[in-house]
Amino acid sequence: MIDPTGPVPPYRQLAKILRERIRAGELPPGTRIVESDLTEEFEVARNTARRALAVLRDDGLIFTVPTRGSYVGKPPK
Amino acid sequence: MIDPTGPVPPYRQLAKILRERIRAGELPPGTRIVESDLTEEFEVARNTARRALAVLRDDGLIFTVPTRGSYVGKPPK
DNA sequence: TCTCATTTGTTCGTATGTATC
DNA sequence: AGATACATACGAACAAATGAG
Repeated sequence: MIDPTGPVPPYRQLAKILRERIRAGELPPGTRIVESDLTEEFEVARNTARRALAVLRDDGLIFTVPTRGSYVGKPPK
Repeated sequence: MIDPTGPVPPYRQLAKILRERIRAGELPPGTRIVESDLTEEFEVARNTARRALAVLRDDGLIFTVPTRGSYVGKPPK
């Protein structure tokens, strides 16, 4: 899935994949996303998975709860 | 005991120390090993102690019982 | 039965060192 | 030089299960 040799850095590739899954409804609001799951599924380092999630967070697509995980959707006010 | 500056990561150093103690009979079968004891004795983080125990578990030298601790020896079938 | 302490399991936050491009 | 990646580490917080009393 992730091509470490391409011009696009892995963390952005991963962010894109997740963004598309969210848009497609494959990851509906409320879905929990765990960093360690991403490292396994996409074979990237935790840092890389975190950076990808940071992108989605900046996009407002997910929110993260320390010690719990990240969730698809808008952060509860 | 543990040298955090060396080329060998602390979790492997700790795994080695424990492995040797087991082999030497200093930690006979049935001996209970608690993560928090390791963090104190070797001054490592709990996660580091856990990683060391994971190594020993993979080696089949110990088994772990959730909420109870790890024990030297083969897991009860 | 209930409550409490203990202990492992899980997970994020953050930092560092090394390597690669 | 800078951005990126991986491995590792420490810290913190919370969940869940067990066992003692």
